[in-house]
Amino acid sequence: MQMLGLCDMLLDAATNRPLSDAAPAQLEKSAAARRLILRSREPISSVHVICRGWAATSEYLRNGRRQILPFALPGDLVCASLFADVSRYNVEAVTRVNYRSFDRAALCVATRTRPDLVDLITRLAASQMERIAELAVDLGRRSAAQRVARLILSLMERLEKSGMVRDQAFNFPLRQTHIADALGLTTPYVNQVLNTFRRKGLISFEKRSLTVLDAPRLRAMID
Amino acid sequence: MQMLGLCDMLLDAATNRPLSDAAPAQLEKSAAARRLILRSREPISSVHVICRGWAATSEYLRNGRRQILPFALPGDLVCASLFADVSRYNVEAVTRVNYRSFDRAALCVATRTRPDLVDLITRLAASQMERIAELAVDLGRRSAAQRVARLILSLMERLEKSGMVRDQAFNFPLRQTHIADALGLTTPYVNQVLNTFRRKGLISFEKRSLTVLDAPRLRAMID
DNA sequence: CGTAAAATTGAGCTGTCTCAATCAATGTGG
DNA sequence: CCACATTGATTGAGACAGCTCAATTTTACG
Repeated sequence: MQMLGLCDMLLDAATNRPLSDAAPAQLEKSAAARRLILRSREPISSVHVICRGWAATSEYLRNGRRQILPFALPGDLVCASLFADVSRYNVEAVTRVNYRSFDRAALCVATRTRPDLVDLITRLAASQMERIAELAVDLGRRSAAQRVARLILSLMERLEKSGMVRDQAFNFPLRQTHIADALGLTTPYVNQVLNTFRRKGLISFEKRSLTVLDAPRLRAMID
Repeated sequence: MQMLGLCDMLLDAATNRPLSDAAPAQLEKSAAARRLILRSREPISSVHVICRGWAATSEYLRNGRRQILPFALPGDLVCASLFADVSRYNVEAVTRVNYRSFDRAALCVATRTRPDLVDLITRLAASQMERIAELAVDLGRRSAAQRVARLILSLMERLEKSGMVRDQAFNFPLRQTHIADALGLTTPYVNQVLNTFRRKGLISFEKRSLTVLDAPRLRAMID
């Protein structure tokens, strides 16, 4: 009973469906913007799924620099919590974030009776891995402008899948610091790149809402 | 029977144990240096495990640039073959490589009766993911010298685990091109960094064998 | 032993960073 | 609901890490 409930909830959460009646609302936790959802070195006992808002998984280096790994959007697993027993990363809320936590041991058990759950977790893990690998390629071999273009386009694609894009526009809560730290750049330079994009009529940006004005040309910049 | 055999073989392969009698030698495939083990866009039906030699998973961009993801050493799964149905990467042999392929469908089935197999695969997937994430951090936020230092040290650590390091020395088949493409650099610059390391007495290098002369100082360079 | 692959070197250049100062926006407490 | 406090955006001048493009030498190998 309980396992099935948990399993369905994970399915709901990961497919970004609203809470089913079976899943009482109080199970959803919340974190204000900039709060940590998961701390580096913290032991992990459950897997988190983002329901609302954006989160950033990141590592801080001793010299104070930060690298952000792919952002977690609604419907995403928090990858830092997927396999490791102790988190190697911080996961911090970019906006206010609602999320649900699923006990890992219970998930493991549920796995035995629900093959679809295994599929789901496998698929989610696979797309996590793919996104991190793509990030590595970007960081290693693409210019600043290409990285920014790719970030914008990939966020748009991901949001489109859950119907969060209208008329090429979507809510874009990232600060330039987030962009810089996600793409291995500095804020002043990100600023410069974004302004170039605006000047060229590729994107526009107002009130935390980003519009992609010319997706084809933006895509053409990559490679 | 067959499943158990397959499962044991994967366990053997991934723990870098020699072939057990149960696993006939002819199951081990081989690829000469520079040959592709897996081609980008190729459909994947089996998971490959490296038994001998080094392999590089990489993506080629349209502009001819290449990014290498973490190298696969003996005992490693080829990560490109782990979850995706179609490969997004090339996997090419750096040296002559011996490897074994395990049918994914069969593995899935074997999974039901062998919980240790699930553990193994999970653990292997987790360490793949961790390595790619570390690479992303290196590429985004560390200097060329730091990246090279980290590559050397992390390869050494990985090889130590399977007893392939003696007196701080190990076989190092990578060309400077591999290092450059793995670390988002160019060959001339890699050359310069390596020479600096030699001049400083941090490493030495002869006949494809690399010796870490001063691990503490090399480690101290990082962060 | 000849040929292809890899390493080395150097001069000049450029993408991106640093540092610092200023300005705008956003949130908060009274 | 305003004034301050904090956080984020913008700008500019100068610096440098790492790149480009050859040319040359060395090494590996059939």
